Amino acid sequence: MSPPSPEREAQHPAADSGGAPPAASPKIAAHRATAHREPRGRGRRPAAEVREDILDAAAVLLFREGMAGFTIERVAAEAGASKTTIYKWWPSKGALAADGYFHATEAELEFPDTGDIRADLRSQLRSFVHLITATAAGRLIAELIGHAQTDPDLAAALQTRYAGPRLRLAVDALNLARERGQLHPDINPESIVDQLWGACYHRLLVTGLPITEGFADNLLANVLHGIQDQPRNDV
Amino acid sequence: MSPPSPEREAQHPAADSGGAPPAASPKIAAHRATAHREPRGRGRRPAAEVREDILDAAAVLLFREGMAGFTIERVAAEAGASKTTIYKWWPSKGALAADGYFHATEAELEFPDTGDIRADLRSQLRSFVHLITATAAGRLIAELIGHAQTDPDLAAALQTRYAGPRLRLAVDALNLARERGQLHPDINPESIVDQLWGACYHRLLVTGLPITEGFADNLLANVLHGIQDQPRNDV
Amino acid sequence: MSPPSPEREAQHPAADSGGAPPAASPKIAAHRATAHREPRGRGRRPAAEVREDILDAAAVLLFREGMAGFTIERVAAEAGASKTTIYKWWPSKGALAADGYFHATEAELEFPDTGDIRADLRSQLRSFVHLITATAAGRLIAELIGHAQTDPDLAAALQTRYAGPRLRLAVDALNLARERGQLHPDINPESIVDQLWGACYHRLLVTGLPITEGFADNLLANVLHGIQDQPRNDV
Amino acid sequence: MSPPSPEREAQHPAADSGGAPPAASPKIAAHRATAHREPRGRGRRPAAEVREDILDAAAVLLFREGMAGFTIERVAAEAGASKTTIYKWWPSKGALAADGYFHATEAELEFPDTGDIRADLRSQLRSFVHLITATAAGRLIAELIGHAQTDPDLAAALQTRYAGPRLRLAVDALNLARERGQLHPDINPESIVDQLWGACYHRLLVTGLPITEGFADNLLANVLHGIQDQPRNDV
DNA sequence: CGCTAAGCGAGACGGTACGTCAGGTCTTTTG
DNA sequence: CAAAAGACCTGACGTACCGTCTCGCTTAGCG
Repeated sequence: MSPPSPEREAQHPAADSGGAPPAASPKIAAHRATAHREPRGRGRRPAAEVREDILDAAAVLLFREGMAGFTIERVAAEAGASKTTIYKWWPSKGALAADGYFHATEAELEFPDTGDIRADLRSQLRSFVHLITATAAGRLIAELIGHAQTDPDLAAALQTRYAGPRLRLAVDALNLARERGQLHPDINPESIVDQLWGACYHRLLVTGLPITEGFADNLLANVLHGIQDQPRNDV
Repeated sequence: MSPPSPEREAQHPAADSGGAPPAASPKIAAHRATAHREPRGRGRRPAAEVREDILDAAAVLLFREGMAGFTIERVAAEAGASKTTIYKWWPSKGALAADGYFHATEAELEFPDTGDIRADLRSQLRSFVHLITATAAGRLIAELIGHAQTDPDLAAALQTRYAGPRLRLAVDALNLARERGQLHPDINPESIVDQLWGACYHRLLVTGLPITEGFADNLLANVLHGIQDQPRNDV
Repeated sequence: MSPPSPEREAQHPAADSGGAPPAASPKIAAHRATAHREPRGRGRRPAAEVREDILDAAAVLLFREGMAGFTIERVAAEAGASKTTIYKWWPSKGALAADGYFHATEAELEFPDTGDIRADLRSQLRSFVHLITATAAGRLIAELIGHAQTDPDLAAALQTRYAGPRLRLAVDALNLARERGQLHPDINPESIVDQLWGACYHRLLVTGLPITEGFADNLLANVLHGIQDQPRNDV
Repeated sequence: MSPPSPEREAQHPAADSGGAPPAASPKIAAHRATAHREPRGRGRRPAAEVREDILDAAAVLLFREGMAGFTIERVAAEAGASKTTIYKWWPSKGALAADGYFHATEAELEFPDTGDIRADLRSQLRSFVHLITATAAGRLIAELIGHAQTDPDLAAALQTRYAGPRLRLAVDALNLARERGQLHPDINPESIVDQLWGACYHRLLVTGLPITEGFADNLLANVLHGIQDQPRNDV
């Protein structure tokens, strides 16, 4: 699930190390700075405008305090919206959190195919490692996935809008490589994604072991060449 | 993280299919049947007895309703204990849930070494797949891990008492196999655990894709022989 | 205040017993049966038609659920009108309720003067007792008066369209009787109305004691002859 | 119903005119001034103390804003209590308002029997007139009775603790007078109360006509001597 | 063996958030 | 272009749990 990282920060490995932190969406700050608090009576406001305010506030709150402290009540207060309106559009706190996250990050997914599947996987995996270790998104994604275990709405949103698309990109890349003869014809691409990105999530969510670029390289080596003691080509 | 499954039911692959469902701790039902509801005044009761009642009630509630609906208030009510007592011993709802879970399952961990690392991994992995797909423990573990993302107490408990021990067993087995020359000397055992059990958790927690024995075998094949298109020995 | 009862069903005492139940306005049911629910876009509709629908809906709702459950929102929904329209014509929920009540009951007030003030008062008073004890109007009037204590619009409407006219009729009758020499020349007619109808309201609104025809007769006897121990003519 | 006035202000007619306004319970202000706001953690507080705070706050709010603006939420806020606590003890807003009113006024009822029923009734009635016209209690009682029309809890409280006791006192006095031969043996004391105090309530709640001492005297004269044109003793 | 104090059960307390409902006010859309 | 439609914010509702704390008791443990 979710190979190509959200936020997108670096395509070629070299640029990875100095990647700028994605920050909780600069556009949010800008928007709120200009269009903030001009009390305008109690009547109707354009739906789109309200929706924007709510999502902005949700994102800000989410990045500021995480899922703990993320409350429909507080989102409403900070958005200058009413709870009623929020409940009209989002079925649960989780659904709102998901929308808020996506609204703030709006990752343009890419999984460039250079022809060298090993290099491409390495690049994507390292980007992902950077995202979940060096930016606020890491803890946030963990908390969203955590909450999704008891919030079906959030689970659905994450699978549809987050995990699904990223999985698809990686699977496509793997299939292409297989067709080029770079990978064994019997492979199951989804499983490989599970063994690369899933291994990272395992450390993020369960064991808490450190997630480094070396770790990512190691995962890749294992799955490419196997771990049995036999002649390898390279690493 | 957690290779040998809790509950442990079958060591050799053949026995897996007919494994008895682990059931939510028969000892609980027995205990509660006998020692249920004889109102006994408000004075002091032996700490051990009270503690037992609380853990039993926690486990029952946990298996009956999952983490949603698992409330300190309700545990107290069903245990005939007071909230004060619970707060005296457990720092958070998550800590209590973890203790309740372990109290009910009390897995005796084993990772038998037959000398054939491939068969041993296969057996252990299949047992784990069975646990998280065919028993109530699957959803429950997912919910516990989910809550652990925002509850440090629960996270600590899970890592210390659940993930840690299971990871250690598997790592030990892998190290043994390496020393026997069955695995490449450069391998990192923890990474391999991430790529086998972690891949299953990925599907359980994130993508929701099906987790089957075939999937487990596939994971194992990938990591043993690699996925690059080159001559393999066997599968 | 309100001597001559709304709905009015029987003028001469004898007919009282067999009075038909006033029913919550048959004309309403008829109207709603025909003009029900043909969604017709959002544009303009003849004001009169909309107004009629609203009043009908208000009356139906009022008689069905009382002032609790009587809501501008629900009236709008059941009338197929919008809240805007209602707020344009009625200043408050109470004003609408009052209008709805009068729309449904449309009492033709009468206080026939037979020349015998004692018989006339007795007849009117008994009719009023019947109205507030044997029909739905009793509870409703109580609730309207109740709400009027905190809703100036409703209070004004009730005094202008309900209490005022009825008070006037009774006062006129009493003045006529005084001019005929049947009553003491120093009397204050308004006070007498307070002591006859007001006494009934006291039981309806405050003490909850039973309101019977015997009670009405007793009120009349007291006020006609006094309660001091002295020779009376008759009762 | 409720002949002897709450707050009790004057027994003999002469003192009536200069009666001091009963003020919204001086003891409240005193209490709140001294024992206000020493934050003491979140745990339990003596029930009696909390109850006192709540009733004080309720009374203050009630006298300050009337039933409109009287909200459980605001009482809780001003009392420094929690809504939960209030809902634990009072079934509805009306019940709390009633308790708050009685807590603040704590009228010591008296209906002194001088042997002259006419003088006693006159005194009591004038006191009542003063109460409902010259003090804040008038509007408040009206609003409480108003709300009682749709709040059974409030209705019960008013009848039990307000209307009932006052009715009883007056009825007893009337019965005594009857036994002394001052009143006709056939009278129904409850009806007479309805015709004296009830007539005042009628003006207060329904017609809005002015309630003066002259009006009270007139009510008394009517009911004592009757209104038919016949020789009277005096007025 | 009797007294004391440790410590549990009970449950009320101040809070926070929930999800709902109605009141009024305003913009948009339609006839 | 006027009026109906309907979405908006506000504020209160009544409920559920949280974590804290007071109280009444019982029983264990000390004298």
